[in-house]
Amino acid sequence: MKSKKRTTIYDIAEKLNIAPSSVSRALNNSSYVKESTKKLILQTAEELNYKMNSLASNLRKGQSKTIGVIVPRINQNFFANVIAGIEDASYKQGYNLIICQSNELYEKEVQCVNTLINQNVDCIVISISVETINYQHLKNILDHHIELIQFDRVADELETLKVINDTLQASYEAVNHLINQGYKRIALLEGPQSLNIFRQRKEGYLQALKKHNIPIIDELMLENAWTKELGAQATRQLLSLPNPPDAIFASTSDFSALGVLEVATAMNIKVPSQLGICGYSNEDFTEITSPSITTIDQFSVDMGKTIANLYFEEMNNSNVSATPKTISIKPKLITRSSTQRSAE
Amino acid sequence: MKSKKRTTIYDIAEKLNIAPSSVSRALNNSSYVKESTKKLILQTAEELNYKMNSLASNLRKGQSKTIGVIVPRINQNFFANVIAGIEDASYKQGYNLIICQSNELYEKEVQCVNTLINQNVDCIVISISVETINYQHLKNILDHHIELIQFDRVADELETLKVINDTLQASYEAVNHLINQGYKRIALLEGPQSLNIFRQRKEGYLQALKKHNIPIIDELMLENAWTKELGAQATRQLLSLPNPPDAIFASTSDFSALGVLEVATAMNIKVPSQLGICGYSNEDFTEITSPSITTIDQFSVDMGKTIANLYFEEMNNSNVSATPKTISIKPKLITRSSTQRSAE
DNA sequence: TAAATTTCGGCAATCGATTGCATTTTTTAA
DNA sequence: TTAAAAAATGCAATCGATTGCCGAAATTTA
Repeated sequence: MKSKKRTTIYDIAEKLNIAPSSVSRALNNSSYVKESTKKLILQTAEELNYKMNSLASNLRKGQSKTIGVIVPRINQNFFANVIAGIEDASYKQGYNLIICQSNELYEKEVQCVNTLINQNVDCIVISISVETINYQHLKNILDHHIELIQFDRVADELETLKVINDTLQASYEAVNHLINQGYKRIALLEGPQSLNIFRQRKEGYLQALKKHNIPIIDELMLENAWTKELGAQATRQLLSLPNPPDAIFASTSDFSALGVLEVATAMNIKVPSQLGICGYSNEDFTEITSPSITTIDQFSVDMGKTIANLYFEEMNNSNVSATPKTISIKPKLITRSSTQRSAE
Repeated sequence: MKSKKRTTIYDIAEKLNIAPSSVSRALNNSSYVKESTKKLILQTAEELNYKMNSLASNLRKGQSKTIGVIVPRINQNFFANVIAGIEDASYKQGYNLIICQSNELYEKEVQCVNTLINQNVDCIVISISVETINYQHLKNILDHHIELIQFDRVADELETLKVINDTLQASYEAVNHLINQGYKRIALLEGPQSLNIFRQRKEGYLQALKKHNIPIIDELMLENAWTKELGAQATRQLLSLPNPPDAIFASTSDFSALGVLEVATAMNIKVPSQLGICGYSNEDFTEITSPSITTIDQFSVDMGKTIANLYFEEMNNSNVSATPKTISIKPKLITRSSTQRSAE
C-alpha cells in the first residue's frame, strides 16, 4: 500500500502469472474459472487490498449503477426523507446515489440534469423546481435513454414514470374534515399554481366546498403563502376582513400553518374554537405546538423506497413497457387539536 | 437523437472529418485549436446533442470530480443541512456528491467506504456511526490516496482533516448560563460515550460545575438519553429522586429536551421557574414549544460549506501539507424561555 | 524565395475492466 | 490409447476521452 497507484487486475494477474481476464472473471464469480485459481485470485486481491475501479467497469459495461436525484432542497424534511428512502432501497440493490439540489432555480435544475447525463447515471429521479415550466431538459434525459422518474412535483404532460401522492384526495379530505367540524368559512392558503401539487390541493378544496354546497369566496383564497412569514401575513389579511374565515387550510405547508397559528395566538383568537387550522406535510413540530396542528402525512420515506423499487422493477421488465406507470400513494389526514372542536 | 447510442467525440470527428483529438481539445477549450474549427466543433456538438461521458474522462484523468459523503442518517436535520452546505459549495467547483447513510451501523459504514473507494471519489467526508470504534476502514481510505475529511463525530486519534464544533465550549457555556440563571442542581442527559462529541459535551458540563464549585453528583448524570422517549424516561427518573434537579441539560439533542419538557408539563412542573431545560442543535421546533427551548446552534449549513472549501483549498495546496488541519466552528448558545427565570 | 518559427491537427497509447472468440488443458467416452 | 467433449484460460478488442509526441500547414523572418 505504499505505492502511488492503486492495485489493478493487471497487478494481480502479473503476480499470479495468469491473464487479467481470468482475474476479472474470478472477481465476478464467473463459473469459467477453476475453483482453486478463483480462491487464489480472491486471496491475492485481498492481500493487495484491491478495490475495483468502477469507472472502468462502468465505462465498459455502459451503465453506472448510479441513480441521480434532483430536488429543490436537500435539507427540507420531505425531500430529505424521500432521499433517505431512495438510498435505503437502492443500496440494497448495489446502486449509488448522486444528489443535486436545484435550489428552486430552473437554470440550476437544467445544469443538474446535464451533469447527471454526463455522469452516465442509469436513472434520474426528480421533483421539479417551482420555476420550471419548460421541460426540454427532461425530454433530453429520455433522448439519452436514461430512465426518468418524477415524484411529487411532476410535469403532468410528460409521459414518464411518476410517484405521487393523491394530493387532491388528501386535500379534499382535509377540507371535508373541517366542514364536519362545523367550520363554515374556510380560507385557503395556496402555493404557486405553476406546480401541479398546489393546483391539486386547491382543486381538492374546491371540490369539498362544492360537495357541501358551500359558496366559493375569492377573497378567502390567497396565493403565495408558502412560508411561515407569508402564512402569517396572509392570516393577518384574512382576519381583518369584515367577514373573516373561521378556519384556514394552509395547503402549502406546515410552516405556513405555523404562521397562521402564531398570528392567531398573538391576536388572542382561540384555536380551534374560533379558528380551525390545518397544515400539510406532518412536520415534526406540528405535534408539539399548542394546540397541535392537524396536518397530512405524505409517507415520504416510503415514497422514496417506492421510487427506487419502481425503477428496479421497470428495469427488469425490459419488455416494451406499455404505458408509463404512475404510482399514487395515499396520504393520511392526521387530525389534531387545531381542528377538533370540543362542541360537536 | 433517434439512435440507440449517445453521441461521442468520434461521431463529431467523423462528421467534420477531423481527428477525435481535435474535438476533445476544442471541447476543453484548448488553445491548440484554431478558433474557426473550434467554433465549428462546438456547434456540431450542440447539433448532435453531445454530452460528454464523464466515466471515460474520469477514467483517463484518474480523478472523478466527485465527493463521497457518509452520514448516519440523511434525514436528520443536522446532517441534511451539512449535506446541503457541501452540495452548494461543491457544485460551484464542478464537483458532484455521492451520498451514503450508515444508519448508525458499523458494518454498513464499512460497505459505504468501500463503495466510495470503488467509485474513485476524490474525497470522502464522513461523520462516523455510533457503533464505530475501529477505524481500519478510514485508514484504508488514506491508503488509497483519497482525501478524508471527518466532521462533527470524528475519530480523534486519526490524523485527518477535521471540521468540528467547539462542542466542549458550547456545552460549558450552556451550563454556565444555567448556573447564572440561579439553577443549583443541574442534571445531564448524556449520549453514547463512544462518540467524542458526547464525551466533550459531558466534559463541558463538568468543567462548568467545577468552575463554580458545584459538586458533581453521579445520580444526576444519565447515559443513553438520546431520543425523545429516552429523554422523557430519564426525566421521570430524575424528578422522582428524593432531591431532584432544578435544571436538565439534554446534551444529546433537542428531541431529548423535548421529552424532558413534555414530562415536566405532564407533571405540572413549571418551566423555567421550577425546572430549567436546555437542549442541543437548535432544531426548528425549539423555537415554538411553550416555553421555547434554550439550545445550541451548530451552523450546520455553514459547516457543510466549510468542509467542501477545506477540501478545495487542501487540493490546491498540493505541497506536503504539514499538519492535518482541524477547523473548529464556534456554536452559539440560543437562550430562550425554558431557562430564563423571571426572578433574577 | 528559402529558412525558421509558430500554430494546428493527427496518430496512437493510455486509463482499468470486460467479453467474444480462440486456444489449451482436463475430463469423459469410446 | 485415442478421439471427442467439456472446462479453463488466454488474447485482443472495446468502452470514450485525453494527451505526449510528431508532422503538416501557416506565418514570420531573413
